Amino acid sequence: MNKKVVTRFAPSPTGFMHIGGVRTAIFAWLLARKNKGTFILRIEDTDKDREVAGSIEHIQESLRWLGIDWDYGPDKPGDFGSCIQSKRLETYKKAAQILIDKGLAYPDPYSAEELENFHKKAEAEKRPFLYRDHRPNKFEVWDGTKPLRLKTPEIKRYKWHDLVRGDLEAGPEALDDFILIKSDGYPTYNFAHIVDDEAMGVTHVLRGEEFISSTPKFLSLYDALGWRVPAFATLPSILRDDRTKKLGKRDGAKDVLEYQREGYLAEAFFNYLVLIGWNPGDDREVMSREEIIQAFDIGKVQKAGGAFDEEKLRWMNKQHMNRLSNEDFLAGCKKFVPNISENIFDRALPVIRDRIHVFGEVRYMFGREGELGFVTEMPSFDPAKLSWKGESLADTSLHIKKILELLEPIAPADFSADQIKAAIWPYAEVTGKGNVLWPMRFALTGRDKSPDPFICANILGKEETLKRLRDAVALL
RNA sequence: GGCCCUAUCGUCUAAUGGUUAGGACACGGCCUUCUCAAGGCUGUAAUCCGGGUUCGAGUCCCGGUAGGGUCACCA
Repeated sequence: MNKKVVTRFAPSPTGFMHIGGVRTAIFAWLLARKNKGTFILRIEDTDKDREVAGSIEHIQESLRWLGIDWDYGPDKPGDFGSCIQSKRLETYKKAAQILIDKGLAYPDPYSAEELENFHKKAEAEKRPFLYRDHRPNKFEVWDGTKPLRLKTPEIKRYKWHDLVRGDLEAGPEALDDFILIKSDGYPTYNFAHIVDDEAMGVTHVLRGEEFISSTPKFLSLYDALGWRVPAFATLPSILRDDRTKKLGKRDGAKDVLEYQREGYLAEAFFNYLVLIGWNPGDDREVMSREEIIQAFDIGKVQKAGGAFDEEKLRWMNKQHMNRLSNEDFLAGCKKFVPNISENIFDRALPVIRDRIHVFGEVRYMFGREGELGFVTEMPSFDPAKLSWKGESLADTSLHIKKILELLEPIAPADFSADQIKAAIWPYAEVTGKGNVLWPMRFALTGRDKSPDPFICANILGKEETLKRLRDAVALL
């Protein structure tokens, strides 16, 4: 009989959510959803100096965008109380009292200067500093004004199992009498997260590898409290694209909502991120959120860190955009170019669907240099460029006049790319495709690069197409 | 420095001890109506090094090397 899986994502509200944080949230959420368990969003705001206003809302907004829902969170307390640590101070005090009563917690009697001297001395002697070397023989009564430390119950080698890394262990050097409650009354992360995980029934703790080396300390605290130890899963880091370092804010790790603003699909972003450090065990890469939940297996998570590759994210986004209906695709585009007329948009849609990887790019398509820029603005150009590879200007002029002749009879309502092509194609085939198609396209767009001439004509409409062709003839 | 972790194409990754070491991104080539994209096909490209175990090692063991993490009244 397996106990219900309970996981949590526990960020501190110190600014925006970056890629690494979100990926941790995704894995914890997937493990819970895969097992029909519970996912908790807990806010670890025990360092009031580092707190950034608005972070809690921002974190929630980021997770909501990605479709990561929580069963308990800052807005949804549980039987265990609030999911915001600063509102749970009584819980930590109670746990601290248990340790004090057992003789396993004591107030730190030293001043900051004394402590600093201990550090210096250890450094001078070239040995690692351990607070427990200075543990007082007799514990004072804790009045709440001094830091409260754990009396490490047993100095020994700890071994434990990690769902990702396998069997891990560390020697007694990793153990020390760490601080449980700071002199300002707030608990440390080391203490608070364990108390909360117990109170909230967390069964699986997923976090980054920076916590591996403090795991023995956590284990000693579980021992001291006599609590059960949850399963641990250490996630690999997301690296900078040069692979030298963990991706951090200084390296351009963006606010995840920045990707939303650029027009990435949440499902694509989620899909790409989950593939850094995990795979479904087969060749599938483009997957829906539902497919990913089905396939998710914490045992298939990588041990080594992986680099974040924005190129592949773009590709992934395009794959997900391809799956969208025209209506949804159009809605995604319109946010970025609200002033383009509905008609043009509908006709240009196939071209746009082909070319952009991210919705935000639709802005550049209609810009001066963009591939659809000709729709809104016909640039001036050198008439000589109307000729295809050495064809004379006189012949080019004839070709364009012929095109005008061929297009004239088509009714404006029938002015589709197929109809236009059908009208022009036979002539182009006998005359030389380049000789006809290049000048036609150039006369319509005034630029070297664009979609094919039939589509361009269709997008412009009959009236504008004929006008531009006549203008070109006039130049020759 | 102590302790700990990691190591397959440039990148993300696959491979019950037996495969020509597979896929994807990127890159190159070709094709697909003129250009540019998109798409299709295709090519280049990897088991960090050295020992051992084994008929056989990317896979197991040992030792190096390289990279990373951590040693806070931060999380």
